[in-house]
Amino acid sequence: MAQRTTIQDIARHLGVSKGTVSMALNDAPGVNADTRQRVKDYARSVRYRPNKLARAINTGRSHLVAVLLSRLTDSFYEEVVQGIENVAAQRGYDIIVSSVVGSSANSRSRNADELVDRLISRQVDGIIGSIYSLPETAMGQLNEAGVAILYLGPEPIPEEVSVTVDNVLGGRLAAEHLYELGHRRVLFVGGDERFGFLRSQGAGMLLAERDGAHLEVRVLDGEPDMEAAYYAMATRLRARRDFTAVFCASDLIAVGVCKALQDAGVSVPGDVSVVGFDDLRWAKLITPALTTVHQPQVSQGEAAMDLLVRRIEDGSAPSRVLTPRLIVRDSTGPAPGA
Amino acid sequence: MAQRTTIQDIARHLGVSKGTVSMALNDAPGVNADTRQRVKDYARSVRYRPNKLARAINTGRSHLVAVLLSRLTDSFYEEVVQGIENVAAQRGYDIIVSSVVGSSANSRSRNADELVDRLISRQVDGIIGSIYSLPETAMGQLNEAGVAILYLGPEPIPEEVSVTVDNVLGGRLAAEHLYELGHRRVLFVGGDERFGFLRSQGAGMLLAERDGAHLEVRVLDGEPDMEAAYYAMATRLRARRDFTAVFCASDLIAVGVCKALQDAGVSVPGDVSVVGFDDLRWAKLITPALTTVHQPQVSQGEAAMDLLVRRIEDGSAPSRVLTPRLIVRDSTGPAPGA
DNA sequence: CGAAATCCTTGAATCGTTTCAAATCGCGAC
DNA sequence: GTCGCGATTTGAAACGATTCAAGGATTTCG
Repeated sequence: MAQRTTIQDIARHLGVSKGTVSMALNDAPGVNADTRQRVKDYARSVRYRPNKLARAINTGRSHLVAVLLSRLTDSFYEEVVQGIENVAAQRGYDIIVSSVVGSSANSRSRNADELVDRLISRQVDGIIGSIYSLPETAMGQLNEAGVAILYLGPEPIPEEVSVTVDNVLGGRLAAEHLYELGHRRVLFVGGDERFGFLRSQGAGMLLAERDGAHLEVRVLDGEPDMEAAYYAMATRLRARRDFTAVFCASDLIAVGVCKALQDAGVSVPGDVSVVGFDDLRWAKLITPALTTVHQPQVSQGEAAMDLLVRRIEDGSAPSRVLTPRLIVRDSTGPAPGA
Repeated sequence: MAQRTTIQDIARHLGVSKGTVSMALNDAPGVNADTRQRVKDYARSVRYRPNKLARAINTGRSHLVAVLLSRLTDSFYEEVVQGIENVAAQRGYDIIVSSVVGSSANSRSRNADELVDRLISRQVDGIIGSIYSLPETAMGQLNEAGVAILYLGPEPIPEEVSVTVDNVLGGRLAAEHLYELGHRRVLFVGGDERFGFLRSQGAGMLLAERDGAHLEVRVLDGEPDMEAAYYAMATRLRARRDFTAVFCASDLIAVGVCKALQDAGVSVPGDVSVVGFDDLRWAKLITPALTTVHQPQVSQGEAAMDLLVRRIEDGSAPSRVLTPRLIVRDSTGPAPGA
């Protein structure tokens, strides 16, 4: 394997000092225009590639940021990562991705400790993390080590830089759509984390403002996944079908809900309309194609990286709240008998 | 932001030299057992975290590998990345992810050049890339720079280390399943890249071995996506429906095919059975739940990272071919009238 | 013509490690 | 008491950059 060309080689070949070469290449002032050109030309001709490690070691900036997620294979965050990557590439940063896994709280925190060590060892300039991906102590350590932090989560955190989507508004949009289709009794199905709470709150608020409408909130126990949703819906149906629409805290939940309805012989959207949340890539592929609240995932990633870079380079940045949008597809229709 | 503790600090505090501390911490021979323990204890007590940049700069190993994909948001590769990450974390490596985008061949290659520069600048030890993600010249440059390369792709490449899934076998599995359900005239729908070719070949071979069976191959023009599949299927249906089963080169294609069939009033699997390929996460969510050839994506990632590490550390490693598996769900059934 | 100002360039120090030849130490053997 | 030897430790030289005080060369101005 060929030895890489270093700044030293260029200096020697051109008969100037390392310092001059460095300044010339970095467009630092105080270098003769002619010299600078000679250095740049030669550097280009030998395809000189600066060693970022060496640079990072004494500028203190690695131009490396980490993206921390609880699972890498979360359909939602994949698009976010794409957005992050877009901006990173353009601003000269690279991103390393890591998942924080662990079943027990214990192993979770041990893994988190190791992860923090790894990140600090690498001298990352910043991290983008969902709030729940790392325990608070870990975040504290990163902070202490001078690592900029950008939060992704359900709602802005005071004193911290974050990018969020307006979940309350999302809930309102869903509820408004259902109300206008004539639905008056709506069921909300979701987990008990803050995401679901805010979404149900938005829907509840809107319906409360309208006449004769009502939102029943049904909170899922445990992981808010498809299976939990299926079970909850099936159970609820056995009791009584006194609603004409279901608003789900996520698309995954919506799929479970739809299956339960269909298995019970309830037609979607003929008898009951269903609205999801997220607009995951496959939401349009299922039958019926899901009406859902779209989150601008790529934009979320782009905004996050943009703010993180500003935070790293300028020291501060404002948080941002993005706006969700309702996508009407085939899982919602007029309330029966309306 | 607090100054990080360095090896220097430890040396000063313990009254020994930097060299000793370094050797003690790295379990290098030639250090008194007692001294070593004192160093380690103190290091732990101040939560010393070695600076990997500094280390990398003179060992020549960054313990950083890059994963290159054409799009990060390819449902298929997301799981692969998860597998890569699992092994990486365990072996002390970090992974940086990058996408190689670009519409025109021109911009693609310019982007690729930039990417290569970035990777070499970071001194990555190796890369995992789908064959089509980087032009050959780029791979050459990386090779020259001493970067280990591991290929992911449709089939093994002579002289290179790769991890692949046996696509021919996958095709056979799908065809065999259909044959046993009584299907004799099968339509294959797929793109013209090597992936699709091998899969159709497998299916074709199997059916040729059986009596009275036939595979018609229909190649999609352009990107082999859902829309192309829908269009192709709709067109083909308008001509003649002389097949009872469709084998699709991917799950995405299968979705398009199902939609086209359903829109034409053809029941799946009542009139026509459909088999996909990949087993993407949402394959079980759609209606009907898709029968498909499962690729062990996480294992693929794990195998890839494992081999890459061996390649980096021991200099060589064997390629691996993984085995696909048929997952029977609801989109296939007995051939009508069989 | 000399002093001052301006512009470039140099060379050394630094960043946090690893690596390794040379120095030091302790100890048993003669 | 000295020599030799193995076990430790030291200190300096890398690694590939950046940064910056100091010096050299040229120009400008009185």
